[in-house]
Amino acid sequence: MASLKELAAELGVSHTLVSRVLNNRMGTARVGQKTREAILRRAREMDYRPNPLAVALKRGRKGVVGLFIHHVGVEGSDLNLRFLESASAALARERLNLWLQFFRLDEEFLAACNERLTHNLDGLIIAGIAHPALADTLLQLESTGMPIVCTSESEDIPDGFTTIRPDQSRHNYLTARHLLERGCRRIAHFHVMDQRLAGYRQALSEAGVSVDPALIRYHKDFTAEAGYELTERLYASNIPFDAINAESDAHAAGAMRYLTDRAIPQRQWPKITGVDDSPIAKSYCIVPLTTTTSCLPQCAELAVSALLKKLSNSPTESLTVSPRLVIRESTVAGAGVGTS
Amino acid sequence: MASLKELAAELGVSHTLVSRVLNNRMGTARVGQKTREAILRRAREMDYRPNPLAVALKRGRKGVVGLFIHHVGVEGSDLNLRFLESASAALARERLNLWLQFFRLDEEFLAACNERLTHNLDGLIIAGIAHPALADTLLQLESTGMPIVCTSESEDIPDGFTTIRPDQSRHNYLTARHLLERGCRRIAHFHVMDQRLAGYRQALSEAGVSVDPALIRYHKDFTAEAGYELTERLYASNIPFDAINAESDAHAAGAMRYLTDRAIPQRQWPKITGVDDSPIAKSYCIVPLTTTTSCLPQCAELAVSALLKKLSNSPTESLTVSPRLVIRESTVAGAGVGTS
DNA sequence: CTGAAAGCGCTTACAG
DNA sequence: CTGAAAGCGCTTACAG
Repeated sequence: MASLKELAAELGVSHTLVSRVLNNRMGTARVGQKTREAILRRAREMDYRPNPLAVALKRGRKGVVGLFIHHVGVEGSDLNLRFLESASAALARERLNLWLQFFRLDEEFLAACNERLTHNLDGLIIAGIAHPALADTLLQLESTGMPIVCTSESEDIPDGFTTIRPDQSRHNYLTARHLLERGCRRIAHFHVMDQRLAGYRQALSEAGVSVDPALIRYHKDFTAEAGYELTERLYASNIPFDAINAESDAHAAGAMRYLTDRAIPQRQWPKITGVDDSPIAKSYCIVPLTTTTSCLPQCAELAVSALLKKLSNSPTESLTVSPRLVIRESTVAGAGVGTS
Repeated sequence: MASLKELAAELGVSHTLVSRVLNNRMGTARVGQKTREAILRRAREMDYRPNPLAVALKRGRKGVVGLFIHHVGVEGSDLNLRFLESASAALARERLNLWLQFFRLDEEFLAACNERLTHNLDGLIIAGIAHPALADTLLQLESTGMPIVCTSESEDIPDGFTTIRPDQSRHNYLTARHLLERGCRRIAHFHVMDQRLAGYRQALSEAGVSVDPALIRYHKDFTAEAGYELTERLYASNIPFDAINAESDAHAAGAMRYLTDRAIPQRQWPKITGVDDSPIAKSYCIVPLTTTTSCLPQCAELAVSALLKKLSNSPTESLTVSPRLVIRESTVAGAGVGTS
């Protein structure tokens, strides 16, 4: 509760001097060693903290960063929460407050942009851009001086932004390579996102295993239902396979549900891998799932750093974050017969 | 970007007058009808918005509400996220920024209290208090003038706080009553929280069904693993039962996993109910789960309203929110034999 | 070596 | 009917 003035009065100096000493910004001014130490000591004793409001007002800052989150994650995945937790901790360290907005619809997003954006925020972290039209609005906004950093799991962020994103191809590169190392040669791939498929292809190519197009199964969703359907069709097609390299943990969970429904004994299951290391992988898959870590927490940290750089007019660059492999039972057990 | 001064200059009046007209706080002052209208019109045209920083500084407010969340939810439940989403929307409506903190350890919580609390926040919304010692710290804090509103799923909030909480007994009252209506008479209950057990007891008592203590199974966790274990022991005990009235969706998911592992045909499954209507219930239970809605989103809204009341020194009272029943397949199918 | 003054954008007693 | 002035808590050119 102590103010600069009170502190100065106690010490018998001007609040001007106290401010300069505490901020270590003497400018043209000097200060005696003794006075300096007295100021620092007393400030500590009184647990003095500058009123962030006054500081921000003076500096022309708002002290608030907007965090705009597009609600695109599969339900039951805690990705959004993990991202948020990491972002809020990083911002708190910098004493920045949060203006949190969740979006499902583009209109909600645009409304928030118009209403609030240019006025009360120092900068903006965007998690996911659902629609290209939004990108134009944002680019325009950034050109007026609002610092923006984007982050996204999907490929929805166009060029022109500072973007922190996971290396998507690495996810399925790592899991596919792992399956190959475990001896699988007929690896089915559940495909949603092009980059993840590319990772799968790369792993096979490096191992000298040819890609059978019949093993690549497209679905628009990352859901458990999608995984269930794709598995069902895979068995129906009677193509031999010994592993499922899915693009999400939910896919994998769906695949396991199908296998269970069909009463296929677990020792005959194909090896299965997911992506994201979500709670689904650990607790809600019938067999604990081999998967890759989500990069989102790290992306959040890096996005905050990048935004801070922008705020101080330092140059920033877009970055890519790499996942790691997490090995569990789903690629250990199972004989990998995989035909019905 | 327009300031009060610019607006006043354009209109040829003092910024004082503009402020008073826009805030509709004339005090002893008067204003001519024409001037008044001119001010309002021009403000709208220029899309004038007061700088919230300056307003807060002047008013002695911070413009920031702390949202402290104890990380106690079961993984894979999106309760925390739903709570957060609801709370942030409600705060945004009031133009309040957020100081978001997640906690796992008491020390983290206490550190945040000391470091930041009294200085930079207008008020505090606490979601869950993990340890009674924290409550003392908070009560002391509130006695120094920091408005606090608590919210919690568990029974961890002591008296003395304004608390918005779900009616816990209602959860298992509703699900147990539903099971009774479906003809179940030997209803096992997976017990973690006393109030939920009380709801179960009440439903049975109202239906004139006596409670068999052997059917009440305690576990410390709400996890799927807990549900699995309890189901396993229930079958091992050879006691007849026709339904499982769990205290969480995860419990129910675990129970279904056990039934699946034991290869018990679904038509022989007991009827099963959960609590929370989480994604687990819809997508990750082997059979879609009958459950009750979580009250947390509504609690968040009410907590924000209560905090606003406190900020304006209006009286507030603690409130209870009631869940609703959501009926799905898990209480429709199944013959309910339930002995191994 | 140190301080008085201006100013960030507001609100609100007070004076006319 | 309207405005000049003080002040919220800071920072920073500027003057001594």
